[in-house]
Amino acid sequence: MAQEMAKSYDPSSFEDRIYDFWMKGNYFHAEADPDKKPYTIVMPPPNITGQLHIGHALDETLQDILIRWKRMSGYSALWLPGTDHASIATEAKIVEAMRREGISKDDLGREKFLERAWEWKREYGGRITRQLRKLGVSCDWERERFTMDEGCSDAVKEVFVKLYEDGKIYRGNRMVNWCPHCNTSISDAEVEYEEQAGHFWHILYQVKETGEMLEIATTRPETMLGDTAVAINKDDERYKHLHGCHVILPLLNKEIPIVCDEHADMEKGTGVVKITPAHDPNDYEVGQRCDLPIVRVFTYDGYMTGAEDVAAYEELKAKGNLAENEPEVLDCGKYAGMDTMTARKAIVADLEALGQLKAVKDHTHDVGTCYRCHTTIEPMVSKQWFVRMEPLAKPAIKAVRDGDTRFIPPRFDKVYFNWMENIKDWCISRQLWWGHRIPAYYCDACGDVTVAKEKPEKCCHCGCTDLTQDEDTLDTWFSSALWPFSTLGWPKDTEELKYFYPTSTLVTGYDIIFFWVARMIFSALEQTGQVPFDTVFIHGIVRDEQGRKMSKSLGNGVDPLEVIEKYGADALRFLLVTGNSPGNDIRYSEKRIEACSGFANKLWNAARYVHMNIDDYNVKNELPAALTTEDKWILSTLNTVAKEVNENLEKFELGIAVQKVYEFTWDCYCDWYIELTKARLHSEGEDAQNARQVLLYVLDRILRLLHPFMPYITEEIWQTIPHDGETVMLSEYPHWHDELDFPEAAAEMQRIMDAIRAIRNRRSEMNVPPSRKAKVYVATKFPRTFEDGKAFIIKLAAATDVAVADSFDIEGAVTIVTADAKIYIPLDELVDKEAELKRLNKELEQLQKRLAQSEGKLKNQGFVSKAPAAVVEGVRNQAAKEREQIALIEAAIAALQ
RNA sequence: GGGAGCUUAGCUCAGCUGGGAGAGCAUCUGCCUUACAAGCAGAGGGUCACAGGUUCGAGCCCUGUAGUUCCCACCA
Repeated sequence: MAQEMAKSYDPSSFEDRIYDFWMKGNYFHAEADPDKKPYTIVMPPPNITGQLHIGHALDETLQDILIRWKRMSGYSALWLPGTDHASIATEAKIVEAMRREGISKDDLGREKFLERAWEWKREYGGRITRQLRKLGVSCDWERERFTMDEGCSDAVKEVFVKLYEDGKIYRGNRMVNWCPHCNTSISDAEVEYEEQAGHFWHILYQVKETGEMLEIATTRPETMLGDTAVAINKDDERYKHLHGCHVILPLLNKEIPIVCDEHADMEKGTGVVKITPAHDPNDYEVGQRCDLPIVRVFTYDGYMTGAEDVAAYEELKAKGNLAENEPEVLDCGKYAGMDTMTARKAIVADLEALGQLKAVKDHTHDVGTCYRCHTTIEPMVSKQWFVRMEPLAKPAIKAVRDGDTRFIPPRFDKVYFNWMENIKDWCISRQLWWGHRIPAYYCDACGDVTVAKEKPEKCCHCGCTDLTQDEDTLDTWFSSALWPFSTLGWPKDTEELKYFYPTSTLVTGYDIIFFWVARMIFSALEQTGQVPFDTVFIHGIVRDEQGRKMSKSLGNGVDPLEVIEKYGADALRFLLVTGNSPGNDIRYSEKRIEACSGFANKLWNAARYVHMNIDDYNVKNELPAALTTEDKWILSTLNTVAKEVNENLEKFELGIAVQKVYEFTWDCYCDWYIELTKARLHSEGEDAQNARQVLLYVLDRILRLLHPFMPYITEEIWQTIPHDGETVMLSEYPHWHDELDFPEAAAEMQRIMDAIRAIRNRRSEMNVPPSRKAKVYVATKFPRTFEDGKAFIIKLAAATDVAVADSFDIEGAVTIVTADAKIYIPLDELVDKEAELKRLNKELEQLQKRLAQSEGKLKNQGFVSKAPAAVVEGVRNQAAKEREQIALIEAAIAALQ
């Protein structure tokens, strides 16, 4: 059982071994246990393409702390891990690898491509979870899931079909964000805006009826070929005469109408706006309102359309397969086949040659880019599947408003409401192969769609048996939105679902509220009728030493695996929670991680010290019958700390909780209790044995308290000390015990400690080395306390002996006044009378100041009558103490003069 | 344009429901005291961004100002 502890703290020598030990013991596994309360966290599934970065480390550490704490507190604590297929990211990776081999998706075909993707997943999909283990995460690996595994895929199909049958999913031509690089539509949430330097090109459009020139500014001249109108505001006096007129579209010499629309803002520019319904979201709206044709001039991979594209459109038209809002296609003639940037230059040059380019002005603006590849987004009208958001958003807003799910910290509910209340329909189809293929089947004969979980025998409209499945896959977030219940077996009514759902806490970063949290909430409410989790615990992001976001391009990323290698996972975990409050960003710094590892080292050495004292004495890990004052003090303090730590954890104040354990361990246990007991330990008999027991008992409780935060070192040490049970992670988490509450003893000890501190302080000020010891006289109203504490004063305050009495009449001594004692140290030759007088006067002055403050309060009628009685009483006591101390110091001054 | 956060010691940050400002690091002093020099014992250092207000009492609550960061929306 008890094994030797290595001479120094070397996390790399035991962390992996401990993790294996936990895995072998199956301690992470949770079952539906009717005798326990459930506590559930589903892990935000990292992408299978991912590499562990510091952000994961933070997210996982917070979850592991909560789950370990709850597990030790008697819950059946399930932490369910898994990974996300990450459609765009993964597909991009595979396509890129194929490109290096000189093959394209089309060369391979869908089936072969998917084989390759699964192969890739088998090879690399486990990398991130292997890396996670290094952090010490105690998740139930037996229940690990993948968003594209059978169960999750079934849930996806179930939800899609249900929403479709409910009319909450529809398909149609709408304006979507198109990424020409990924070659797929993406949702609004997936667009990131970046500021870019651009230009305003002022183009002249001639009015057909009057011949006058209208000046129109645009940031995207290449879209002008797709203009189907220009808009003015109906109230704009400048253009009232043009109502019902037309302009001639330059270059194409095509006649398009002048329309009136609210979108045209009189205050902006010339008040005239070109309308390109196919390639601008606002213009699309105008087009819908004014019934304008939609003319597409870009291909989906980012080139100007040409004769082929028109032919394809004509073919569709001939078949009668044109859907509502299907954009017409323009043959861009000389510009056909150019990429949009080349076309822009050519068009601008041609306009200039025509004399219809009036001006070019610099202009910076925000441009939408793809959140994956950062290619500029092309707004396009295209046929996609959408989730109708309004009916889903309403209950999701209500659930948070009613507190069924709460955000920690609460300010994030505003972010959530703001998004939910302004939400637009969610484009869920992606022109990708890696992902959940949309369970919609088109009839080859009638063209109608049948939506079903499995491929239907025949078309539900005409009965034809030739059906083709939709080529598109679903947005990755469609499946992750179901994660809290799909992973527990939904749509089957499993035991796990009944017991562990709704889950308890969701831990994630604020950057992912829209993508994921919001969608989980409305999906869960829609499908399960319950919120998916009780609490959303939001954290910030980890920044570098200068407060910058860590990024590949800056090269300022910190690799958590390297940090673990160097300092240990415990130090990293400790760093990530210490001194941080919910929702705030964290700065990583080398200095701080060193301090964290220093704490681990401190604990390690304290444990070694305990071993030195217990190993040969057959010490039981339980409290002795007889306790001394210092024992009671440390136990009482421990008890309070345990209580507060639980309260803090309950409120998700992890940083405060760990701070308290830190202070208790270092300041109370190591710096005081160990020192206080040293003398006893050198004595013989029962007293020494009792001290050993308390020393061991408190160490054991420290290990438990600290375990959720620093699981490895606490387990490693715990295994070497006498203990019950197999692992510290299944021991009981310390909490408040009435029988460990010793307020009087704690107060007594405090008096002694105050005296010791005051003596040390004085000696230090006077530069008296510890080697120079002196007798100490303590005049006090608590003689028994100080009699009992003599040994401590001798040992810890460099005293040769201690005399205790009501009062002493001593001249030429250093005088120290504490709240409960007046202490004399005759250091004759060291006492500089003048210096001592100066010091005493300074102290007197400070005390008088404080007393004046206290008395001021007590004289204040408002305070006395309105402040709580306890507060007033506190001030009264304070004032009395201050008066006493002043009297003592005045006496000391008088004695010196 | 809308919203949110931040501003506390030289640096990085805590500060729970309002009741005498804290930590780590850094600086300075003294110590190898039988776990730990990655240590021990001490010290110095703060108009809690600024201005008002509420209150017996404000770092904390309210209003405004400035600086800073972020999110959302818009941008012809």
